[in-house]
Amino acid sequence: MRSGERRITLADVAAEAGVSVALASIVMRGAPGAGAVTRERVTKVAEELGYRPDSRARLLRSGRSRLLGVVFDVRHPFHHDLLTGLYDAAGAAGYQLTLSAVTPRRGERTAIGDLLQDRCEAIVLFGGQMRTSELASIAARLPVVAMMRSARRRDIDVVHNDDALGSHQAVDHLVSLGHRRITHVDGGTLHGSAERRTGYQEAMRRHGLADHVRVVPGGPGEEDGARAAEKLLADPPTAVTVFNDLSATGLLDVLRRNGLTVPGDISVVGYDDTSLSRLAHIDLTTIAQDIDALAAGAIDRAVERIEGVPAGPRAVVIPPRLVVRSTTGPTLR
Amino acid sequence: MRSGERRITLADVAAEAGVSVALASIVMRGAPGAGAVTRERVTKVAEELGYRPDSRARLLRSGRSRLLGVVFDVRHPFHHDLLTGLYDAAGAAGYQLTLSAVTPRRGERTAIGDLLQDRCEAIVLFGGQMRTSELASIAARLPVVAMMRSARRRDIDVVHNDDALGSHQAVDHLVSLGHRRITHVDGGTLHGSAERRTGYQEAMRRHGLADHVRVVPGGPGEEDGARAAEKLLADPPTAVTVFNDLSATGLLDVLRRNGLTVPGDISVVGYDDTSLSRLAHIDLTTIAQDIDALAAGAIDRAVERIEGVPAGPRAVVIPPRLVVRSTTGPTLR
DNA sequence: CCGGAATCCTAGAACGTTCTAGTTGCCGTG
DNA sequence: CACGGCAACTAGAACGTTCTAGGATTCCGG
Repeated sequence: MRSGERRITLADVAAEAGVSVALASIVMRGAPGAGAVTRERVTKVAEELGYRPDSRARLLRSGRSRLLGVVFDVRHPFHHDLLTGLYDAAGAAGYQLTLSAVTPRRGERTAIGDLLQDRCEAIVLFGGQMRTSELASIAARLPVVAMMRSARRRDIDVVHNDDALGSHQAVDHLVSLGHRRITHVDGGTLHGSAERRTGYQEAMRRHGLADHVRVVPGGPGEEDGARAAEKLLADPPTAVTVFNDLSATGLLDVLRRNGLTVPGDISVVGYDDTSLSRLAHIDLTTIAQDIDALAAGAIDRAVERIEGVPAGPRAVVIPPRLVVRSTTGPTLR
Repeated sequence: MRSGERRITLADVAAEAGVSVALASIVMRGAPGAGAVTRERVTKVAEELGYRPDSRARLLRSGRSRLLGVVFDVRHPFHHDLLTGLYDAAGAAGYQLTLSAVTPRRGERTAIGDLLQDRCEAIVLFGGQMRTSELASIAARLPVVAMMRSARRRDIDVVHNDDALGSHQAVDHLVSLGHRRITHVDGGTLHGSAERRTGYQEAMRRHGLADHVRVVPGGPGEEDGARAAEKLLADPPTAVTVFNDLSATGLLDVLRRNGLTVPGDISVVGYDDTSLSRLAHIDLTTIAQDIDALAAGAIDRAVERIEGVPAGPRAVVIPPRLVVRSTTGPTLR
């Protein structure tokens, strides 16, 4: 409708309030150097006209954008939880977020490319498949913080959950319930998968259960968990730690269809504490990542790089915590 | 690392290639008015220097941003599916998307406010609780397309699924399986809820089943479905149509815990075809919204408003389709 | 009544692009 | 040879803001 009309600019506000553009700018920014009366009048006029600062022009001039680019994957439920935390942490640090999504038909490269044009001051990357070397070429231009993945380079900060510790917590919990024959369903080549697997192995050894170590190939999807469950059926252990919640869901389904009760015959622990695991009929014991700590860590690293403080740890590792629900119980065998 | 260095600008490219800034601009935009040789040389130099156009400056000057703002809710799985479709549709129309998320601690007003500063040319809103009058005040500034909600105003375009038709499809399907005692679990005050409810009622009447019309209060959450199921247990119908998939999941859980088999004793139809409904152990018969059609419709409306063509329908209503899975079957009673 | 500081305000450049209105050089034509 | 037309290119303004440098005005001590 009124989209044909010209946008209200600072010049309009200044003219209406009878001051210079520069002064109007001072008032709008809340910068010192304007009288109280004028300040109030300009503010009022701006309000009346419905003035909205043009962030592009502002950034163009001031050089700084106070904008952090975030690349997330629409398919990954955990990314959405993380976004919530990231908005809070960024706001607290005085930064805005600009989002770029990876979708089944829109790759990481496209998502990052869009962000680069947007003049954000750093990029926060959620997971992804991009090679570290490729990441490095972006890091040469602006700070890159990679979350939930590894990247062994001095110029890339990494913030992630302590996957090994999470596996330890899962195994400790199961052992405390009396389990000894505990199997791990693997995540394949995904980020975090190797750490969760070796964490499981270490924990088993620590409990003197080296003989019971058993790793079954799996993956991130429901069908991966289902396939793993079928392999387990021939000789089922009393407990399983699974790479993630979704895979655990698939596993649970197949186990139950084959007459096993959970947690009577077999206990199951997932990973991530996604909303799926919280559903009443799933009610999965799982390892929860500390979303707020992850988000705060990422923002912290990004801001430190932006503001040129090269101190602090290159990698931030956040301890997860065990969430006990109804898929784990004392062993009956 | 190199973040302290100045960003590469068009002036750098122009200087390096030995041409004017204006000509470099022409080449970068692919606009006519440059010789083939020069064109190639400038392109090569830009590549070498790693030049990235500054979208802010570009927009500032050219007035048009070719940017569409999207407000989505991180908690709503369906929104993520829709984002995928929207990126495609926007790309095809030559527009970029800028995302602003609603989170548990970040309201719609904030999300929209950020978008207004970003100079996008229209706003696409996913659902939300905002009052139509408030929406109208935004629509006075720039085109607003509301998806999955209603808004009876000439200045707001609306794109949504045909909720009534979806309910008809659900009822038709159940009737064709021999069901007569079909109950509807309501969505409360949410957008689409009233349409789905009256659609159910109409369909029942159309099949001469007016006497069997029964609506149980529910809501969007799993616990709402569970509560509704408990109410149904005293006198269970042979089939239920539920407001959405998540609610249906809660309902299914309670029904099964109370010894009812699905679809043996009772058939259940959800709504939305979320990834949840596709899980092997849920495998819910549901009504799928046509994501690509919804996305294309939204982009189409937005672009038409932006480009000042006031033709076309104000509201775009997309027919859904039934997806039969394992929670519906012939009635045995 | 003068000098100096503090307070409030303004003019004008700058940011990196695009756009308008040219200028230049060359070729073909009458 | 003058001239129009075209292709290739350029100078400089413009977009809406912020920032730097400085101009009034007032107040106060000496």
